Amino acid sequence: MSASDKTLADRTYRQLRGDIVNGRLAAGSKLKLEGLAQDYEVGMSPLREALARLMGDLLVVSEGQRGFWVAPLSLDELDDVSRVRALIETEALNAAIRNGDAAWERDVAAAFEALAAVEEHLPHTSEALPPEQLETWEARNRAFHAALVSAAGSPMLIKLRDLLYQQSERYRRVSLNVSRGWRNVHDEHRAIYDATMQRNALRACRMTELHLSRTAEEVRKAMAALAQDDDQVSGGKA
Amino acid sequence: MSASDKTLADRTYRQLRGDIVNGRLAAGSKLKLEGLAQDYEVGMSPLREALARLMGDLLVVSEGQRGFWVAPLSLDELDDVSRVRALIETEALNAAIRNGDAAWERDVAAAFEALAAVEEHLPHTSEALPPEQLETWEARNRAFHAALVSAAGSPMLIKLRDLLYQQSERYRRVSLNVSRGWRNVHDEHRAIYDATMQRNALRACRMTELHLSRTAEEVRKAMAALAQDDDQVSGGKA
DNA sequence: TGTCAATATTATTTCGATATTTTTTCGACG
DNA sequence: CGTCGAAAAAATATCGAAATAATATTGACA
Repeated sequence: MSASDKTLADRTYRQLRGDIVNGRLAAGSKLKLEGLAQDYEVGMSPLREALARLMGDLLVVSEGQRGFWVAPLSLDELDDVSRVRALIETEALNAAIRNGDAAWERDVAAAFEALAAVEEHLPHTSEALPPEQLETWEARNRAFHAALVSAAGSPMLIKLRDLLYQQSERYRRVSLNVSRGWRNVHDEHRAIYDATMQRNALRACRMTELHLSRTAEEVRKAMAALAQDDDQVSGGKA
Repeated sequence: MSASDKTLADRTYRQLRGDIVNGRLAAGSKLKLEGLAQDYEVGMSPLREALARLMGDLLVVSEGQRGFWVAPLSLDELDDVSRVRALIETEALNAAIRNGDAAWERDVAAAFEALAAVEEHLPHTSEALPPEQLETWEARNRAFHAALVSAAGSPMLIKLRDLLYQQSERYRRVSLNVSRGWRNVHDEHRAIYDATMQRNALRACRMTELHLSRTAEEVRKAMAALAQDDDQVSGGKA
């Protein structure tokens, strides 16, 4: 239980958000209120409050009198999210490199080291990654990217960045379940890190764009493969 | 009643949003649930659902077990919102000028003409503007700026733009209540319009930045004046 | 007089049940 | 056989009251 779970609605919001982002609740699936209320052990009121908040995070969609769905994922939206995220993320990184002080540098360095510790013995082959290690990597990847932009000096930019990061994470998790095996993502992180520490804003942003577009490309392939499979399956049944 | 008010929660959400944006519910004020439920003639459930959604729009803030407040306005946030809005709005306009077709041009032209019809006989002096005419201007200003970016081809960019436009509108409404009298905002709109129609993306974006920064400056002055007054008042009482 | 704790009050949060709407089922009819 | 419509079933949306937490008040004590 998080410290900020003062109310049941708060707790349910966080639980639902996690379950949507990591894919435990499948994209596009119907969210049956009674079922959720039982699963999360809450009543209608906090549940609906949580769902209303998730609409603002673009993780849930609703249609009046017809209920709630997990927001669907699509190739088009992947491209859209990736492009807008690159815009926001580079703007924030640029500002952070301009404004960041020594404390920021320490935070970034610490976050990078923590991430590096996990990434250095990631399987390059297509071994499956144990879930626990995956969660550690997710947490440290998130923390590293958050640390980079934390000195941007713009709460609004950070707010939008967080929203887009979360959207991207949903997509990335899809590809992790399909194409196991990691490209050398650590080199990309190090390139961003080095350029940032050298206060080379232009290069840091370029490396970030490259990192994001490569990730997006990987997800795109995974989703295309999935869509193929789905066609097979539903084609076979029809 | 809007067509999309399928539920009481929807209707309450829209009403509350309007009342916050136009300032009928003062920035920073406590939102007493029982009072609101009476005012809007709804029960707790749809009311809380509406408030939860407004948190996502950054129009309402909450603290667990302590309730809800209208999100405060501040000079710092004004600067932050204005800067990020300029970034998003110019990116979207740039894309729209690249992608927009003939239908888009017609929409933009129509929106501009409608706006021009109101702006051409705005009082340049410091006469107070009748509320009805103000609402007409607000609606057409919103429609014009929305039409400009409507061909950006990026739902996410539009989504973020809408969020930021709404934030800006809150601030702008403050200044309209303080410094009546209009600068020649129509010339700025026309400059954006002309550059857009000539597909001069660079100039259109520059004119947009200028328009936004001038508006922000006006709001800044108005808020500084207000803060001064507030100090006087609370200082006098203490 | 000032501070602290116990109590009273007020406000938020949550539940359980009801009303309303949508979806499904089933049978009649073309 | 398909489709249209009415009845049944299922699900969502809403209310009103109870439970819970925060705030204000009061009075005892230093």
